[in-house]
Amino acid sequence: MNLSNRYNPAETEEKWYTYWKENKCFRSTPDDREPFTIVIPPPNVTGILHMGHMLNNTIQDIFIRKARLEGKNACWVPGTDHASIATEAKVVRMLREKGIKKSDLSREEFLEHAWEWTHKYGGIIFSQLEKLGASCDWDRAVFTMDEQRYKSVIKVFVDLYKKNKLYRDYRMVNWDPVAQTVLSNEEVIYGEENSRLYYVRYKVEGTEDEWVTIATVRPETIMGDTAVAINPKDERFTHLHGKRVIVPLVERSVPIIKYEYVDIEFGTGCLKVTPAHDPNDFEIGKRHNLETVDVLNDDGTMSEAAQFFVGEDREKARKMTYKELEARGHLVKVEDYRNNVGRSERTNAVVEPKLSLQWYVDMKKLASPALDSVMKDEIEFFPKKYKNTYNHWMSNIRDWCISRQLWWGQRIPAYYLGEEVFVAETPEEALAEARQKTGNADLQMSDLKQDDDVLDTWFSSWLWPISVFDGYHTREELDYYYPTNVLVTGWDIIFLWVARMAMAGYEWEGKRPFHQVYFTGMVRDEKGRKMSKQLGNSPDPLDLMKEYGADGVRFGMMSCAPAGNDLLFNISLVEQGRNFCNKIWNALRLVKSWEVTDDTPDAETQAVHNLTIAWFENKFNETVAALGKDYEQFRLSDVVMKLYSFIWSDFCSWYLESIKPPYGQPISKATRDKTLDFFERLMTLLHPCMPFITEEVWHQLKDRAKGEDCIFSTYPAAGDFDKNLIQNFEILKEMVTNIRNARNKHGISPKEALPFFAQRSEGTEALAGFGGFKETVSKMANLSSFDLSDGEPENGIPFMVGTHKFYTQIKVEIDVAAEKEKLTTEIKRLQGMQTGLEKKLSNERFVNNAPEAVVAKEKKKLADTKEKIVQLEESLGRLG
RNA sequence: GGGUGAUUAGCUCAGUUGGUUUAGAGCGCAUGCUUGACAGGCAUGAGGUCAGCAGUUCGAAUCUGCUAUCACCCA
Repeated sequence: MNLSNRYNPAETEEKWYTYWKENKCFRSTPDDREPFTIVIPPPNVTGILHMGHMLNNTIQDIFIRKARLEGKNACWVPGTDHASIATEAKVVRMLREKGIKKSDLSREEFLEHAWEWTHKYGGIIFSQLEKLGASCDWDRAVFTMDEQRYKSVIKVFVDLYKKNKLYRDYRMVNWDPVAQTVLSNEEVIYGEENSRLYYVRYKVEGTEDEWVTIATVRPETIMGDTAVAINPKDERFTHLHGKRVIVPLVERSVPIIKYEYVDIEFGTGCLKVTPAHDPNDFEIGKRHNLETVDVLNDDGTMSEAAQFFVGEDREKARKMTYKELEARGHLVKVEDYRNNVGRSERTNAVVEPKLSLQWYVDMKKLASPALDSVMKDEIEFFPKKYKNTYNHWMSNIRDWCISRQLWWGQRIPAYYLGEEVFVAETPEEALAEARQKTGNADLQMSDLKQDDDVLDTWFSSWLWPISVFDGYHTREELDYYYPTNVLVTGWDIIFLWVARMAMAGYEWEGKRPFHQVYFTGMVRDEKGRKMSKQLGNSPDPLDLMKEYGADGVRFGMMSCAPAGNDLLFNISLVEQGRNFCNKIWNALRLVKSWEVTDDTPDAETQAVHNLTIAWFENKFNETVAALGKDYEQFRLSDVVMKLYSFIWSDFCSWYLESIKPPYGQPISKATRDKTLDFFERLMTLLHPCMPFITEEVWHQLKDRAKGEDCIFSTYPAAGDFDKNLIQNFEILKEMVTNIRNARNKHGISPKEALPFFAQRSEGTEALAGFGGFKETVSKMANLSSFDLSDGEPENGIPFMVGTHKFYTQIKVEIDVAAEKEKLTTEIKRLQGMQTGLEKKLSNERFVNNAPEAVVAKEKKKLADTKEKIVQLEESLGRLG
């Protein structure tokens, strides 16, 4: 044997991933088996692995590997999305560093740079997923901008337009001044921020010294004011009805208008109205026919229309406006204030309300089947609580703005001829339509102008479960793999992605895209903060895996990931995972170190082996059944913890210790072989969670034929188990622990064998007669004898397991007073319990209403308690 | 403003449609250990009025209501 006493994950993980990959172990093609399909939530093409990915992909890998072990055709489709805003921003920055301005490039030139960038950084996250052990079918890797996916998106756009489920409209949108594009509502993240509330006075027109004061957090938009609104019920301002005020700085005369939604309590009760820069003001403006003065450029600087601070950024302009207002005597006061600020999910820029013409999907026309299926559990959500969230959003759904003012993405297939628009999959089709519509056969391609904008990235992602199988063009794979089995994703993208996929599934396939959705929690740091690059509170997953091994990290992630709750990432759990690997490794070393003999062992040893093997076989079956239930309910932290304690405690501390031969002595071949079988089955059970070490140990245990790998072994079926046998072994364990405790307390070395007695009773006679029981207790607790006794033996230190009384014989001075006190306390506690039980059992309503089994149990409890009290009182009496 | 969830050991969390004598686990803590696989280990132990109050019930950590604190989602 030549195995290091420390497990080395780096070497093993590298070796086995290469082996699996080279042998196409993750490959899936349609066949006769039942499929089990997962589509990966596509990470950004230029993204790198973070802790959220680790969690999410470990879970997916567990499901896929388990399905594979169960003989299903497991297919995990990997892919990336093009993340139009984020990627375009990165490419623009990279170009700027090289001294190239985006505005100097043509669309085609820019896209060349973007593709170059994509090819350079696009594969990084895949290789990182490999480190984690992800068993994706890499031959299937797809990208939202590759040819088939691009075509699918265009096809879908045209289809929706033809079905009148997509339209173009001019309205107030969320504008990202950094990316210079519109955002959908779901891409704006609101949060409370510190800002300041400025009180500014406007002079009433035609008066010398009469003013109205408004309060605003955005003084720089004053130049865009076209009215001041007051609540008609506000008696403070009745005298102002019908008057006008002069907007400061720009000296514009604007009307005072009556508007019942003005909050009398807020600020001064007077509201400045800026229709170009606030959605509510826009509505007021429409109703009162107000002028719209847009004081901002697309990049967030002040426009010519502002007249003041033209070209200055809005933040800087705010300060300049403040100074100017103060200088001219318009500033009344400034207060600190907390308000809700929307920021771009991708650039973190403060989002600007802006009027513009964009494309929208009419969501009301798509929502209904997708909502019903979730409410009826046709698509099943885990945890269930997300059904409410989903229901609320779907029932109040708003149209989806899908156009983006970017170049990196699928260009909108809309072609304009003056006011007319033609939507078609190709320019040729658009031209043909245009010719037909206008009756002008001479119309040329150059007469049509294609829309400059591209589509939202989510407009690619929502097709994912269909488009990864190229389902918009061919049926073969889709018919086999669709609907997919389970989608694993964070709850934060339930609207952005999950809901829309459900809609797309019903719209184009008439079927749910997945049977189940498992929402994972968010990974947070010890302080409960979401892990992010900005905060710098996220460990680098690659460093983690390097230090603790992928298996260790997987273990750590899963053991702190209860179903659907957010998890506080704790490095000590990863350490525990690494230690677990080491434990398994050393168990392997032990088993491999044994010399084997064909000789039959002595009767005692044989009895120990027989009982221990029988117990473990039954315990194994019990555990497999329990694991099955946990998997069904997505209780993966329970799965991992059960496997941990089953292997560490039951297998290593009890099973192996029990059958282990004394140093230098051989073990019988039958027992050794049985042990290898158990070990092998344990590795299969654990394989989904910790694939690398299990594959390694699997191969170390036995000589394997080519292709006989753990990844393709057979997941054990849950067999029957003998509860009584398991229960008796639990008593055995408790006895051993008690004996060890007695040794510990009295400073007796584990090497010194001790005499032991069981107080004769029906129960202890049965135990002593139970095959191998005495022998196994004797071995585990190092006893010199195990006898039944009718009275209390001399120097016997008593303990009880259930109602059974035992004595470890130790020749030591006993602290009589302390023992007496301990016994008295225990008797008192039991007497309290007895009283409670008697009261319960004399309550007719309990006896009549409770199920028979429960009543019987309580009766047994009472009898046992009484018995225990008798035994303890006897011991107490003996102490004098 | 509307909604969801949480509150259990020093810390992080389980507790599976209300009934397992004493509410579990890991980490941490304490004591002892060159125990011939493993100190990344072994053995043993100490830690809890299940946030508070009221109710339903024969029986509540578990169900209901209210209160407090916290987190998140939507507008």
